[in-house]
Amino acid sequence: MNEIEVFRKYVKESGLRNTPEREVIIEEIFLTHDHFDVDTLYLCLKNKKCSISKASIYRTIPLLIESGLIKEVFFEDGHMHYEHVLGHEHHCHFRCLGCGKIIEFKQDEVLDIEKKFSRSHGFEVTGHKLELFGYCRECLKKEGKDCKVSIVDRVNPN
Amino acid sequence: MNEIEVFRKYVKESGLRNTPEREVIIEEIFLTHDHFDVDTLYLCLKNKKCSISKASIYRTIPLLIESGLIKEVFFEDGHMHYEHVLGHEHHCHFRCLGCGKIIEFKQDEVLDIEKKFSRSHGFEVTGHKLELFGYCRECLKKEGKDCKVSIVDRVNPN
DNA sequence: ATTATTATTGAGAATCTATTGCAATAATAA
DNA sequence: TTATTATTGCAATAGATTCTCAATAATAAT
Ligand SMILES: [Mn+2]
Ligand SMILES: [Mn+2]
Ligand SMILES: [Zn+2]
Ligand SMILES: [Zn+2]
Repeated sequence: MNEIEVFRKYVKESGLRNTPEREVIIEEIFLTHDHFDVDTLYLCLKNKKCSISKASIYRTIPLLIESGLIKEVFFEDGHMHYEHVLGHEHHCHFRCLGCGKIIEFKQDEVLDIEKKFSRSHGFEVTGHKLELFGYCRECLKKEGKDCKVSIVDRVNPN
Repeated sequence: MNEIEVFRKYVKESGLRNTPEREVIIEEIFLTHDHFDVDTLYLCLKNKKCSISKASIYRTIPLLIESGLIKEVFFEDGHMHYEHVLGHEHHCHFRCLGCGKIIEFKQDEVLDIEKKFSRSHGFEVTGHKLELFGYCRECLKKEGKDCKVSIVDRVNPN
């Protein structure tokens, strides 16, 4: 079952309604595996001439979260970002301080840290969030210069 | 040299001016070792009858960051939180999803992760932010009940 | 197919918070 | 004391998100 089918099922089972607007939104979101934010998504659809109101986007996102399709990611730039969950294993992020680029990577050692902390404190650790930051290869070359290319993120980080 | 002296020095050397407002702000911030946010700090001073405008608080924080006294920590509840840097080693955080309590812990294994990622990508990693979350012992006992006690954080997490 | 029910939409208003403009004030230097 | 100008507090602004509400449209019932 792909994302769109999962969503349709969720909508149906929640007594909600499938609408063309919602279809357009999720089709766009799951077209790529990129992170996204509301504004970028909104402008993206606007450019494609299938404009959807921001209100509808804002109202669809909680549904996508509740149906387990996306989750919030925090990039500390003043607004919320989201990423895909279905078919995407948990991962960590590296953020380039030069160009804002986000790189995903997997790292099982964090689980050891979780266990260690859990044992030593008697707490239940249900998850973690790890973000590395520094400078990507391109930015190291340019030594401080701005680069605008974004690898997993179509959001322009300003 | 304590925090206040460091700050006075920084202000002087930057061609800025020491003011009673700034003194009040940093005195309050460094009175405890707690994390803090603007609103809590503002209300705290208001209660103590030494009210400072939020604008001044917002304008003082960058100075404190630039002088190496505090740094930004969380963003997850829509606004920024800060913690002390001077005299505080780098550490990670555990956040209790039940009561919002923040526990600090040190963990050198993260440095290995940094190195590993740095080598495999050819990037320069300058830092990391690791946050574990789950349930503290008290919340595990109470099984879902709310507890309001906060250990290192005077911020009420809502 | 028609009708009834009611969830959804879009536009804009409202809200909430971080930031900024500005005139008055006050810290520092001359 | 006076001049200079950084700082302050208030209010205005900006940006993200939520809400209001009348019009619309998806679904179920007939
Ligand atoms: Mn990601
Ligand atoms: Mn801390
Ligand atoms: Zn870069
Ligand atoms: Zn707890």
